Amino acid sequence: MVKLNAVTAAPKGTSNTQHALSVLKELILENRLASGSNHLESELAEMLGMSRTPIREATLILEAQGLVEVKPRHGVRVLPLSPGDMTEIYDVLTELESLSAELAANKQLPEEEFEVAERAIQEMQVALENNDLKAWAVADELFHSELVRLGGNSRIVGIFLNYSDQVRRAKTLTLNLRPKPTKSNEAHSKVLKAVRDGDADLARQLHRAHRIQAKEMLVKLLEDYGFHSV
Amino acid sequence: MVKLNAVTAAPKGTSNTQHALSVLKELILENRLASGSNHLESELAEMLGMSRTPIREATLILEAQGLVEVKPRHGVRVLPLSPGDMTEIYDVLTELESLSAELAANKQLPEEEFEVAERAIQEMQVALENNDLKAWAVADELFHSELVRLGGNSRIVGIFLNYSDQVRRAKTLTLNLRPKPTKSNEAHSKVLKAVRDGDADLARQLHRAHRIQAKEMLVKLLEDYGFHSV
DNA sequence: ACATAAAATTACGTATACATTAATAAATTA
DNA sequence: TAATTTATTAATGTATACGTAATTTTATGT
Repeated sequence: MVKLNAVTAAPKGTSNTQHALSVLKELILENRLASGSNHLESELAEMLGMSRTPIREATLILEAQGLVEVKPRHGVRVLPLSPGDMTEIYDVLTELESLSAELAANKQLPEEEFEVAERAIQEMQVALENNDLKAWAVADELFHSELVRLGGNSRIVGIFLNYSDQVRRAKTLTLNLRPKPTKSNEAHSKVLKAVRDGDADLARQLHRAHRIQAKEMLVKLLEDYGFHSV
Repeated sequence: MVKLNAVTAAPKGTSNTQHALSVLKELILENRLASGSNHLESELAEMLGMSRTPIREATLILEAQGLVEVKPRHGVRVLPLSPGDMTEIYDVLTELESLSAELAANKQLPEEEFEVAERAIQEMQVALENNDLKAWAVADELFHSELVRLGGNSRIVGIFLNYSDQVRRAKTLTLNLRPKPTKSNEAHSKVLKAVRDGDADLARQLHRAHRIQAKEMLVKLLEDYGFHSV
């Protein structure tokens, strides 16, 4: 068992439970705790340099968030994601983001509210020209989270953030395999325009189509490249 | 502080944490722990006859599920629901249930899969004739959960169950104030027929309309009767 | 009385101890 | 040897102890 250095940094003002939560989440999302692997409480406790109590609390929260499964005498298991799981999650995100687009369009938001989304689109454009897929993914994520934020439904924001986390492993893995996301950029612009124009139905419909396409692309990639679980 | 009898029954084979979780949830949903109220860990521990440890674990899970908020020196606070919160939750449920209807319709399910949903509709009919609103609500809930189950997306099922819990307080409270849900029954039948016929778009659209109407009715009720928080 | 400071209280966060029980290994028997 | 039972080990679930920090109370000075 490896003793962590980089991640075990001092827990500033936060509790050990919070610290364990963020460290464990990071380890999972960065694939440093392999999916499907089991980890005993005592192991994680030693790894993070704290007692089992905050580890237990953190893992229970992670379980409630759907990232791990706590199996009494087998440790916490990092939940793998199959293409089927990805389909489920993307289907949920598709609906909720599309609704967010609709809600945002209905709000007749002032121009300054679109600043971040606009910037995200520009960053995607630049990243695309530079062939910087990592930067593109960051900007893409920003655009989607902005859209959801503009919709103004805090429950959707919460679900979005949670699932974005869960999906990150798969996205990272397929980033270099996917075709250049040229059309994605156009789609985003159109959605944003519809939202700006207050055309709720169009915004919803455009975003839905965009999302469905993204889902099918990703799931196909996972299947084609034999990622039966991520 | 009251010592509970009925609910403190022995924790069979389950852990105290699980027991605390279900008891606390029940207390919250039945409004026996008033929304907005604060409860210290030690208080809940004494109430349920166990130490603080499993209470802490249970409240952390409840917090992750969105039912309470844990505020370090003020105890766990049962989250109140405003009409705005209800709108948010219903909007999410509307989308995800409608998608479930679509997914179910696309599956061409064998007739026996519709047994429970069919029974739910009949029970609603009977309950309506008997003016038994409580029974109607139970059957209504069953129908919706069946629809979601038939959609086959386990994430949606999870979200649905969680939000159904959260919304129960408000539903119970308004049950006797609402108009007789005659049209609801028709709507359910039509949705189920569309699902059976494999008409995904229609199923989706019908259910969406039904849901939006239910939302507007409930939110209006809450506002009209001055339930600014539940 | 009011504001401020000091002291006391108390709720929490965490480590630790320990009983319980599942998993594993060892031993026994057919 | 294979199957079954018994013993051993070890991970968990829970209670408890205790230091720490926030809150409340008391005391002090204006």
